[in-house]
Amino acid sequence: MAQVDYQEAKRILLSLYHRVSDSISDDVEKALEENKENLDALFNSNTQSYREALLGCALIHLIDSSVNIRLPYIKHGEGSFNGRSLDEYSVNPFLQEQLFPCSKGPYLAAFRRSVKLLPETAEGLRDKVGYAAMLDLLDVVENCNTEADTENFIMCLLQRFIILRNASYIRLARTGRFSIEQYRKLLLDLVSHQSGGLFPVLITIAFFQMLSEQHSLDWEITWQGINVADNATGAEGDVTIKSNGTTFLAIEITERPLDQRRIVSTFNTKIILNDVKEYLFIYTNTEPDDTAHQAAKTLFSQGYEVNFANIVELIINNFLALPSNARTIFSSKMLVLLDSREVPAAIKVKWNDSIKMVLAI
DNA sequence: TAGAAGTCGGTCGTACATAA
DNA sequence: TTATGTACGACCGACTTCTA
Repeated sequence: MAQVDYQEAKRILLSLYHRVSDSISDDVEKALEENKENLDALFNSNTQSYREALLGCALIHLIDSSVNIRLPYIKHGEGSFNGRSLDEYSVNPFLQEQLFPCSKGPYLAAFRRSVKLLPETAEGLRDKVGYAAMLDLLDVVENCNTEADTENFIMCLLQRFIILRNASYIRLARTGRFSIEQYRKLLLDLVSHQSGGLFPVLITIAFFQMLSEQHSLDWEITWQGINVADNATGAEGDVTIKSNGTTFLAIEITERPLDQRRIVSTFNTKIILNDVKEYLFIYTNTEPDDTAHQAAKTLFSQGYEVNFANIVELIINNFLALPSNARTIFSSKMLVLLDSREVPAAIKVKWNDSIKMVLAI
């Protein structure tokens, strides 16, 4: 197994990044041209893991050319390396710090379970074209016989990461002075979009942040990521609101139908475990059915308040009762949340489209 | 020998693809 | 059109190895 100084590996990446940022040498231009087809497939792939893992493979080849870059788990024995550690301590921190669009680690996402970077691994991967391009580019790395060749190839990858980063920055459209009716249209359009639950969560957070600021409250509003397993984090809800360190409201935001089964499940896994007295289900589409209301009634008799609210109605009704600057605050909170690197580009594009749609009416 | 660090499999939630 | 399966992205924690 190769012994790697991960800090040094990260410094190497940074140094090559600075070199390619300053100017693109003829050799790097040549590498970009020769591998254009595979680089296009790799950097157009929805699976970020391929390009990130490839960068790690090229880096380890530069550090120790005796390493078999197809064996990124030390369990594979002679010649293998720890791809995941190299990624977690060198490659991924570098990509994050330089604001490149990237995952949190390819070896816990697309690649796992002692993967070998061989053609047979393609079975089971979604983007086979992207993976095939990665394999072709691994051939190129293996055929880099000098340090300079490998460095040029890494700089060629970094140049494509720079292009990717430039393309990923999306300037967000401002709402300007929207009427309540325009906000209704905007919200309806956003929550009807398939965002994996992200829009409803962001809208809810912005709404409660607006209430807190509007009324000068000491609310501490926390939330968790969309794809975070609730049980794992022990979170009380998707959004939690505390005052003086005590949770007074936990919110579950859902696009799925609400029925008794869902209420009981949430009660058992979140409400009772955290002793949350007030729980709010915010839904986007389907009204909670009768069994859900019956379950809430039963829980009320046991001392737990469980309520339901349609996300658009909740916000619009509050706008009606608040001064117009509340809408401005809500809008600015939305823009801050959307501008986060965690928010996918597709969501930002949808926001801009929705703003355009409302303005066009 | 105990605590720290390294390694990697388990599991959850969502989006998307495919079959019925 | 609906149901089911799969891939991906995320975090947790068990187990192993290292080190003082």
